[in-house]
Amino acid sequence: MAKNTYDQKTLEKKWQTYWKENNIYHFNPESTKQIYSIDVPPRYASGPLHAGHAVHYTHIDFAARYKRMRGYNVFFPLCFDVNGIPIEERVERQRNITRKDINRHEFTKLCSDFAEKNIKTMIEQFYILGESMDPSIYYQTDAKYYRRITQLSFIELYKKKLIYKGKFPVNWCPRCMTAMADAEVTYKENTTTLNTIKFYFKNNQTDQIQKYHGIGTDEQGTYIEIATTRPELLSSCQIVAIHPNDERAPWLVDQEVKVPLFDKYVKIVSDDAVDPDFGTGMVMICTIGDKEDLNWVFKYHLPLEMSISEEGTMTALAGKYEGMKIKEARSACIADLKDQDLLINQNELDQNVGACWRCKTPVEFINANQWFLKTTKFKEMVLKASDDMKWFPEFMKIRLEEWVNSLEWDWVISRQRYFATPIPLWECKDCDEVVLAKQEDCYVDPTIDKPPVDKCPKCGGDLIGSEDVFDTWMDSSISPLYNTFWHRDDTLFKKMYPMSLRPQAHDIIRTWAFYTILRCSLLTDEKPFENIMMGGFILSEDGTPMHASLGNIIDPIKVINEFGSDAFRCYAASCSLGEDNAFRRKDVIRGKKLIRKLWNVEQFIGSNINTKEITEKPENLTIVDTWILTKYSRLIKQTTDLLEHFDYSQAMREIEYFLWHEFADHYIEMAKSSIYNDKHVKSTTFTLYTIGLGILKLFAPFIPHITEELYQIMYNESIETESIHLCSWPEPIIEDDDAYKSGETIKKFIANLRSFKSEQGIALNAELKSTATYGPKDLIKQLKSQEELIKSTLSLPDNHSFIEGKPDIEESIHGIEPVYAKIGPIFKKESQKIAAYIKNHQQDLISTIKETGDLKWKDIPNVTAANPEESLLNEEFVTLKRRSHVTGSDADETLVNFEPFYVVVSTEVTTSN
RNA sequence: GGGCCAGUGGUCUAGGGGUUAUGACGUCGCCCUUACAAGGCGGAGGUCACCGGUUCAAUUCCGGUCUGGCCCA
Repeated sequence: MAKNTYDQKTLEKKWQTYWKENNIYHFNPESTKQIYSIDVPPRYASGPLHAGHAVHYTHIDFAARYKRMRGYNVFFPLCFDVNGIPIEERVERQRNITRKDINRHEFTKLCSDFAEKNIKTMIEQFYILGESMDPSIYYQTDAKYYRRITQLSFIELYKKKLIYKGKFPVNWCPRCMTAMADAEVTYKENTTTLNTIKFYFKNNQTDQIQKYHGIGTDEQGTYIEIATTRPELLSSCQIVAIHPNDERAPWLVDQEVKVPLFDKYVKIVSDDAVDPDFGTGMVMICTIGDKEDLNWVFKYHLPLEMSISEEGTMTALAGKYEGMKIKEARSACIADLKDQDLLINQNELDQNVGACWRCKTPVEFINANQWFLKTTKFKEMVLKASDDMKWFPEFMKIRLEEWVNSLEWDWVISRQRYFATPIPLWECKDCDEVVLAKQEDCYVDPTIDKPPVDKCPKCGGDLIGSEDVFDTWMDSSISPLYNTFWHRDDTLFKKMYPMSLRPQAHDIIRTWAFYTILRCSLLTDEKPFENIMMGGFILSEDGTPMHASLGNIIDPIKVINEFGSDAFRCYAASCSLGEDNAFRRKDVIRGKKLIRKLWNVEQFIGSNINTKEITEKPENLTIVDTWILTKYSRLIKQTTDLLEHFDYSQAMREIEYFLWHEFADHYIEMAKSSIYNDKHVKSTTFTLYTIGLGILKLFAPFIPHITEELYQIMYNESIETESIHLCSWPEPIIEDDDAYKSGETIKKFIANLRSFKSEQGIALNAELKSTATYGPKDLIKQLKSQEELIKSTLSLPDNHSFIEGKPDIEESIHGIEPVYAKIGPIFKKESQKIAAYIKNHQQDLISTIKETGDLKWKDIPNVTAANPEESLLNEEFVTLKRRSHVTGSDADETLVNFEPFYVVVSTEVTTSN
């Protein structure tokens, strides 16, 4: 049997080591068992796990452990996402360099080293969390074996003519001369000048228009006033916009105005994205000053004319300002505007500008050559695939649909970065011919490796290896292909694709989920997974998101050091799927208490029965044993159903409630009677063994360590499976509705009397002087059948008798209440009136009941009942409040009344009903 | 600005058309009981965010407002 105490920390470490050494979680590709494959999110290698990651991976672990016990060959890989800009950035910051300062390949080596260190830490963290990932199917996305699959997928898509090269605006630092991701743009406060300038109307205006603000007239004509901080962009002005609710909109929309300094007319449009309070409430849209402009460009299909070059100088579009630096051009424009009397005024303006995080130069947008994957024409395909999958929770699917339907342009898959998968192609210097890498040569790095042909096959020109790399999502969005051995093992691929489950967080539905569905569907003509499970966000304890800058990151390892992994996992289980959850320390504390309760219950079992042998189901089970086994069987059904729907929080609640408030509070208390009196040994032993082991199994996916410990100490010898996590999921044993009802009656009877003793300050094991229990015939029969057990559990005296009927009491009705749920559906609009009558005529109705022994519809005025003779009492349209008094002569006796029983108690009590 | 989600005792949370709303943590009172005082029993504590609508009946369904979260713009 179990030792008296346990050390959670030590036992967790012990079993983690045991599981690892014995490859308990091994995925066996040769097995004929049905596969359950999980498309685990490869954890990004930029730093250690925080509580949010820990909860997500723990949820995935629940699924893996549960499915393993259901008999599946579970595919649960340990994996990491390594490519990408955030890692580059951290390395640059750590070493205070830019990637252009050193050799490209030296730089990527530094990134790789940085990531490896984080991976090592995270693998350790996964073990400490009790994750059951299989290291034998390990991958990381920057490895050649993985990048090879990324490149092959690109080549196949290219051959399907789904890839093209085109121009697309990117964030650009004119000083560092590089494109950068949004993540690299920092924002800084600064003060700039807001210039209000004149845009003259093309056509003559009526005088009426003069009454509006922001419109003026001078000798040159009528004009609108437009405020801008970027007059140097005037040459690329494409459109002027005004809010549709603006009183001037009806006059202005569709008119044309002349762009100052440039001989060019632009149209006025109405758009609710305009801030009516900024400047004069009219804005000029240029291609392109900031990200906002980019939205307009796509919305109004504006030409992508660029007035700024990659070097940060003005282009030919800027006319006489061509070649000037941005700042020079701005000054020159302002000077010219003044000269030509086009500048109305200048004001100071505080603004937040995007800047290069390295050199703080304001970011510009540059229209650069990029590679694209055709996306917009496959919306239907993605939506269909998404419909074919089961979403948990289902509403998350709407987010994907919204996103897909709003897509306006194709996916830019190229990046001008270093630490990522190289785009496997070479381009001709002279004619733009593209030479793809041969599939059998991948993985290739075109910045190092030679092209498959020496010269351009078209014009004989020199071939230059692509220096572009892929967007990181290009790697991670083929994880289902990598996992199912696509291009590595056809047999396995056919067997494993689509995967069973994609778990992920809801913030990346529009990236990871979308890109994966898109790309896998394009490459295989089939959806990538059957089920998709969306985790919510874990917030800091005060409900704010965790951010390194706020210093509120919760380190799961610290929590585990204090409370243990199993306790942390209890918190994880308490997080409803798809919902945002603040970290709740008290749920960890609650978990710790639950673990202790489980330990104590198992210790009781272990000290009273022999768990080292399987106990066969006996011919006869007692009523309470049948009752608790029925409850247990229903619990299994319910829990199984909940776990099939990934509803961990509810499943955990059900199991916990059963353990604590049914099995421990009630059944064990009753079982003591049988055990201590040596009665019904076989029935009790079977029940304790079955539920003792079964409850451990139900808990095993959630709290794997303590369940393993108890299993190994108590049950392992009887079933000889090397780990509880390889045991089979429990099956329902028995369902007996009659015994269930009897058991519930007995339970309620005992619970009520125990509460009574507690209220009276009577020790629960002290004898309760009580002579009789009265109650309805059928219920008394049920109590009588378990007389011995009840008396023993409650320490009732031997002469306590169970009697049908009511004791010698006087009972008075002191209230009558309408049952809305009964009256409402039948009487509809009339029911308010009926309920009010019943409430307001209590005494009258009580008198009627006293006199006639019943209450009928005809006794209530103005009711149009189908049958006026129908009894309100028998049909339960009302409930009666009764009060009872002992009428006998025995002054010592008190009546304890709890529906529907009356217990005569002679112990001195301070209250009675 | 758009989509989705949430707003429930002091704090956190479950639920969901039927009038007495679940549980945890905390708090107060009682009890060392042959698994468990790291426990058991009991009590107090709530206009179920606000405003409308649908309904015989709304905390629950619908619409709007406010607040918070995620994504997108």
